[in-house]
Amino acid sequence: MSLDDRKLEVLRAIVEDYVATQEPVGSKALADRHQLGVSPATIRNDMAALEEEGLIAQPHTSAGRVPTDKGYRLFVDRLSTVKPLSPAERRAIHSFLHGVVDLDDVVTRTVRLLAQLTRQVAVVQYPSLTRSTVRHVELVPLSPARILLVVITDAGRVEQRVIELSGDVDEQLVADLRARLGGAVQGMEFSAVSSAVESLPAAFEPEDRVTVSAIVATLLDSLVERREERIAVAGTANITRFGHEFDAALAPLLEALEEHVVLLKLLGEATSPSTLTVRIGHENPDELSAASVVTTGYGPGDRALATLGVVGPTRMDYPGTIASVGAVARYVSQILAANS
Amino acid sequence: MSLDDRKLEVLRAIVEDYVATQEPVGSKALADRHQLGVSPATIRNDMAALEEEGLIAQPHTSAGRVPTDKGYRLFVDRLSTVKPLSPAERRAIHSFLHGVVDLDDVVTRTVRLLAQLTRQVAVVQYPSLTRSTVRHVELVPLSPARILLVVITDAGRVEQRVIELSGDVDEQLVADLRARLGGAVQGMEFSAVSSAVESLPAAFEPEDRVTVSAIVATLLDSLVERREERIAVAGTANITRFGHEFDAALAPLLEALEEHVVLLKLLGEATSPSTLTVRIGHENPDELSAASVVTTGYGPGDRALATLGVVGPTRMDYPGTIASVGAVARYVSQILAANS
DNA sequence: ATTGGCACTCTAAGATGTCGAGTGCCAGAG
DNA sequence: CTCTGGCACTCGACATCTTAGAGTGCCAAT
Repeated sequence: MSLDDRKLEVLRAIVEDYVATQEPVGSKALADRHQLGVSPATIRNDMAALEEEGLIAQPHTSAGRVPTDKGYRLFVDRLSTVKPLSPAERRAIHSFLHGVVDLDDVVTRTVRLLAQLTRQVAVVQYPSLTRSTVRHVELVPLSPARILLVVITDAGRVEQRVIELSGDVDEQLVADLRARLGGAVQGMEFSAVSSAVESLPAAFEPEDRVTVSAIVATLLDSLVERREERIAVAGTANITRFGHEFDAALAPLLEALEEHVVLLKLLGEATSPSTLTVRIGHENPDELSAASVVTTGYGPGDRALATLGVVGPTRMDYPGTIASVGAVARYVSQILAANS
Repeated sequence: MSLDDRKLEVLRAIVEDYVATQEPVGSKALADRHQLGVSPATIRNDMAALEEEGLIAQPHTSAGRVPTDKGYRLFVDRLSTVKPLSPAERRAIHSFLHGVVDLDDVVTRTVRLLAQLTRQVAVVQYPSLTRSTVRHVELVPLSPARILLVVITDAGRVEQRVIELSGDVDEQLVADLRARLGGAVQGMEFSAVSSAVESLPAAFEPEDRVTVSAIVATLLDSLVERREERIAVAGTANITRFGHEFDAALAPLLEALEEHVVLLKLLGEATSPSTLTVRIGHENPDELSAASVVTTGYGPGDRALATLGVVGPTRMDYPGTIASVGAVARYVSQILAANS
């Protein structure tokens, strides 16, 4: 039994109506609201077929139908067309992101913008640093055994780490190391820093090498090996709009949003970096199996340095959300490209 | 009509029972659960008096009594004794805050600890910088008309600001200014920086003074005049435990928690810096008029640099919460003192 | 001042009944 | 073979009613 065009059209109508009304939709309502050119009875037959395929389901025997995760999936993959943004939305994007300077500024404004546009929960990962270049390295002694390492990047971003040393260290040594470090890595891409500094310890007196190695190791750790971990979240209040299915699952959802580790994994899992991905219901990790997630990569030019997206109920306006996420990502990418 | 001791004892019993059960408490239940030595009928008379005074109220005619905000206030001020922390709680505090290095680390761990201890929403303000001293000032040209200003403090904290200049600026001038700035403010308390740099522009060529003034102004703005604005929040998921009174007020509450401006005002309003303050229900700004807030200052030694606290339902365990907030603040203050 | 008794009030929780939306199936028309 | 109208059936939503019980206020007695 294959699904002919009309059946798919019925599915589309069900998804659209359910998203709009948040109530199970019946055959009569469908016939009224859409010009399908057939009677409710026919639609009922089609619905039976769709249910057979697992694309829709009834909450209880005598109720209308609701799309299943599988139904949404088919809708997103084959039935939805890109919904162009409204002029008001375009204006919002422009005014929100106009006149940003700082990288942090870009991220915080973007996350708020996304939350407001989609009326859902927005999540933006801070751009990874692997493609940035080092503008300046600073070492500041805090106490005899503690040093503050500060790295300034060309994107106007500052990374800091406190290094705890096993023994006291000479101020002169620190100054010396700072000079050499600066000379070695200035203007260099983060990914290239690793090889540039590996020979550094050898240039120092044997008794200092342990200290130097520790500092170099921290530098590498914070810049290269440790994946960028910061995330901004906004629009948490919108979960109250997600509907009553979530009343029970509220606590786990809030926890997941606070636990940035989960979110990072979620954002990181996007299959292809610059394509837009939609994960529906059970396709997500358990904590979010009642939600859908729309993500996409962004970054200057075509290089996706990080991911942004929104989290919402499975019954979300997919075309609208996809359009917003895509547009914001493109616009932010332009800004980053212009500023780098 | 004055309130004799037994009436106050009845109030205490009502508060304690209501906090524990979250249900209106009646005269019979009170007589059973507490050794008041009188019959339910007598308690009823006392309750009538307490209601007369506006300390308790009935949700509806034939229900038990519930404390009013005024009732909680009296309970907190005069009836509650400090509840000592359990050994498990002490252990939690120690293990949570053991081995911190970074100031950011202290804050994020503290906020999580507080949320976990009190099972409510924890809020921690990052320590204000006015009492810190400047360890290092760095100026990094990002593009001809943009300069990154970085200030490193003795608390291991880094402040950054991008300065957008009206015209292009010479690299040599930047280097010169950096040297002079460093010489002028190094090791100085933030509050003293203002007077130390005001004469700086005069030392430069007239045509450079506009630029120099702009940079100096930004420095002052970010260090002195602008109050420290960052805040950490944790335990949002606990609002699901706040009870059904909050079901309707969830969205505003979540918005308030996300809108750090509101929180900052809240934390800043604490009357006396190092004393613990409790604000109950309507004593708070409108957004939080259904909640209570327990805050206290903290900082190295006895100087309160910032505020931390928790937000919970009016029917919270005040003695326990107060004890936890106080203990955490003291412990964190010790850590800060040891590290400075 | 305290107490037991008592009538009264009001909510929460079931029980019952009705309404209507929605379904599945079938026989007949195109 | 597909579509349609008709029809009996199911089941949740909602309104109404009843009951049980908790809690109260008041009063007369101690």
